[in-house]
Amino acid sequence: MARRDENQPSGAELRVRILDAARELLKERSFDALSVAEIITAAGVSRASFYFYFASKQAVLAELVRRAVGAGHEAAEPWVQASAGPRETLRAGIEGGADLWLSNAAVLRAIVESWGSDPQLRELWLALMGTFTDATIGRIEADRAADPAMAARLEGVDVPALAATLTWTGERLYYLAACGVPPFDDRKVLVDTLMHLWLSALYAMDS
Amino acid sequence: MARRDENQPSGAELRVRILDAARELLKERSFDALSVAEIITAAGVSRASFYFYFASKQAVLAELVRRAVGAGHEAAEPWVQASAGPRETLRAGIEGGADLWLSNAAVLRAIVESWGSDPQLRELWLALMGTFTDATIGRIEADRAADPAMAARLEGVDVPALAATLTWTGERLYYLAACGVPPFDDRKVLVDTLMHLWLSALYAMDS
DNA sequence: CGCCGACCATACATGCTGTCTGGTCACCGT
DNA sequence: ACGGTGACCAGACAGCATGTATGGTCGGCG
Repeated sequence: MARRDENQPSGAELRVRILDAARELLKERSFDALSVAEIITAAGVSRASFYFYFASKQAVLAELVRRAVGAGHEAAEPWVQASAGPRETLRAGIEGGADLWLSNAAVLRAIVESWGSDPQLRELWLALMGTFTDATIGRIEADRAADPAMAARLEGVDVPALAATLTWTGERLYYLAACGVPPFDDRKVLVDTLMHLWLSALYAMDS
Repeated sequence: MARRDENQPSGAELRVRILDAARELLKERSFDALSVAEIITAAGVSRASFYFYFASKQAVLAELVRRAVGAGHEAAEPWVQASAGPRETLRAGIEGGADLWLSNAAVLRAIVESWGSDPQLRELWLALMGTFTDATIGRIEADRAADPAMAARLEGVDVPALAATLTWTGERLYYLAACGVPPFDDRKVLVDTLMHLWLSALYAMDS
């Protein structure tokens, strides 16, 4: 039968309605407490149409995450291009991450809680964390090449592992903030603490 | 047809059978892919008995976690009592955490993946992280009082937030290791990276 | 005009949860 | 010896979820 995956904007309007409805519902219910029935009711779409456009509700979430993070990818751009000093670009990157999470809290929270139990979501999330880790590695290597003191400090350190650690720490803290878990629900505390961690781990700087 | 194996009057023996069966099954299936039917089949227990001892499978997991972490709590004891230098006790604590996760990987993985969607598990896990955070705060304050250089370095730092961050970073890395996500599936990499992070964030030491 | 693709309503098979009923056994006090 | 009680079992049940299948409606386009 007809397969029109990526139709033009005028094309698959129902697909967008489903995505929008799911995103709105995620602000109220957790992902696993969300049923397909609720989504199609909110979207005003039939069950058959839902399963025509998406293989499962996990596929809907995957699409929402791709859209959310795609928009936020540029936010971390300045950090990877070592155009300015580490402190300024680092803070910009951390603030960018906080903004990304703030404006997509429900969707990101959902995938963080679900990637452990769905292969498709797992692959997506690990890949996303991988791109952030790679960007961090690139930045560290660039700074290390330009700064002998930093090079000496990172002697014997597994940089990819450290970059991955910092990336995952960010994931966790942003997630806890989105959940309202103190003290990370206070944005200033969150950003300052991440700053301290990155600066001390990489540059031996105080915050 | 009903028989109650000629076992000794071990109070609630079925309860233990259920817990053991669930723990074994968690090594093969993820928690949410695990059904009550499977647990009671493996435990050789009726459905009614299951719901007599536990309100839900979440309650089983909560009990398993309490037992696992209860045994591991002593592992972190040396760290909280500042009996030796930070580097040695810190490494002992981190290794202890790795051991705890290694010997209870399935159970801990299950709760990490599930506390976001169950109030009871959430409260339990947040409380556990809280106790680790509190222990860390205590140790930091003790070291800070004894070491003027460290006190100066931590000037203006939100110590509780930093302690919580280090605790949650541990949670995340141990979890990723239990999931087999590289590079944390390599125990040496995991421990060394955590060491570097803690030492640089708290003591400005290289690893 | 008639076909076809997009869409809908509904029903279905399956699986899981949590509750309920009714029954079997062992033990314990009288 | 008898009847009660507690521990346990098998199985049925209602409710809800998912993913698929069936059949029908509507509008545009060749």
